[in-house]
Amino acid sequence: MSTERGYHHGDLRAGLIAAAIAGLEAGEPFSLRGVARRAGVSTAAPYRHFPDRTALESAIAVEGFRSLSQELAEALARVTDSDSAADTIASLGVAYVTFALRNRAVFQLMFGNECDDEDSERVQASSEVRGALTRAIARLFPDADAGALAMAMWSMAHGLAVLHLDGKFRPEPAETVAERVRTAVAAVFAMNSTALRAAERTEFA
Amino acid sequence: MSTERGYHHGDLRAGLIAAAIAGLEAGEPFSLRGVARRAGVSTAAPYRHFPDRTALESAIAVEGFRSLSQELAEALARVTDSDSAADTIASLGVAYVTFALRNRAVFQLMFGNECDDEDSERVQASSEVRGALTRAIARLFPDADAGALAMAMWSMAHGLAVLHLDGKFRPEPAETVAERVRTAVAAVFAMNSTALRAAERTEFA
DNA sequence: TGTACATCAGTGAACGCGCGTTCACTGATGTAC
DNA sequence: TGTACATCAGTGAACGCGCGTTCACTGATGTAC
Repeated sequence: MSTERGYHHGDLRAGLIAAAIAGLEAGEPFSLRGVARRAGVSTAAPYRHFPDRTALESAIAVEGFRSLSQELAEALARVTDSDSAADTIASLGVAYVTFALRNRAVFQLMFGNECDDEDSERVQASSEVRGALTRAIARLFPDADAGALAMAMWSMAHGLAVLHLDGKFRPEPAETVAERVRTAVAAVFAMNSTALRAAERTEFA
Repeated sequence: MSTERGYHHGDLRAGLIAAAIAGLEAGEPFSLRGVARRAGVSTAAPYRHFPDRTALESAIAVEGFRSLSQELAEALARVTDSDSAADTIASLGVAYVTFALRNRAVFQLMFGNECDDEDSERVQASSEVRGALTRAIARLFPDADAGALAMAMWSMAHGLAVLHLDGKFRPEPAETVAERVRTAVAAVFAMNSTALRAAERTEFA
């Protein structure tokens, strides 16, 4: 974190994480060699700071979860007393999806990966997001099953994010996507009032 | 689709797709060479049937979308007149998530991949799923914004599926997961009645 | 019915690639005296 | 203040790997006569 150019890098660990994120955002496939290249350092240098490829990956994921938590917290802080529960949920959803779209590759790395059971740091960072969400929901809907509702809302936001990332929802001018998220939340809140008994059935496909 | 053992395979195209799916379900990383190996055929043979690796990938995805459509249709066909709209949505959700868990790798391949814009067959197969879902929703909620509600429900089901696949929701004895999906849907349907004005704010993280 | 031949599905060896990881090394740094 | 030395962050060359793809080929098939 001090001297930059020289035989010793200063803070190569952080430099590698930054380089990795930059590379990912530039659409390059993730590889230790690529990261080292981008950080301007030899192929073997990263091994001074990470035991192997997955360790670097995890470090990036942890960083990602921290940013995500923070952006959700900021969204929640922007909520005012005049906002309804639906507004609050929508704000959280927009923040979540926006984060995913602005940090595509990191987001994909945070989630899309096999279960490394007890990665501690990483697993914990991810369940902090969930915990915070559940707490927020519990305050908004004190009489509801907060756990179940949080799961539902997290899933919805996550699904919106992932389906956008995978191009299942058309191109994405950021503000349009945000509007789309708000519309989806509104539709869910309006759902009960429009429900029907299943009188006629739908043939599928 | 006829003679099996010999210099000529009979229907290698289908054989390759089957081998690829089997390999994926066995947790092997997807590769043309691996697929050829599993199909008991030389490394170059697949090129008689697919111009390149991505073409095989797409063929598998298309198959996947067909199965998914079909399973959703079957779930819908099982709905009876006494089922509420919530029951119907829950059934569809369970079918969706169950499919994802029973076909992990194929599901991941169907979705997790960059936008190959106009893959025609593939893009079409995926939007058929969406279309069918929207039609079903439109019948259940004739007064709602069917497009928005379908997007919301698809996202929720997809999010539940993906978060389970990525281990964000604990291990998964199939029936427990199904129950979890039903609980999530129920929570959403109960949501309005428990909503609060955001009197006090939540601090996050 | 029998034979010649065109077709084209499958072979197997080879190409060049980027990857993760290891190794013996070098040289900058900071501390003990 | 000046020097000797231990430490350890970074080097660069090399390993073995599996991959996607191409190539000239071989041999089974089915059709024309």
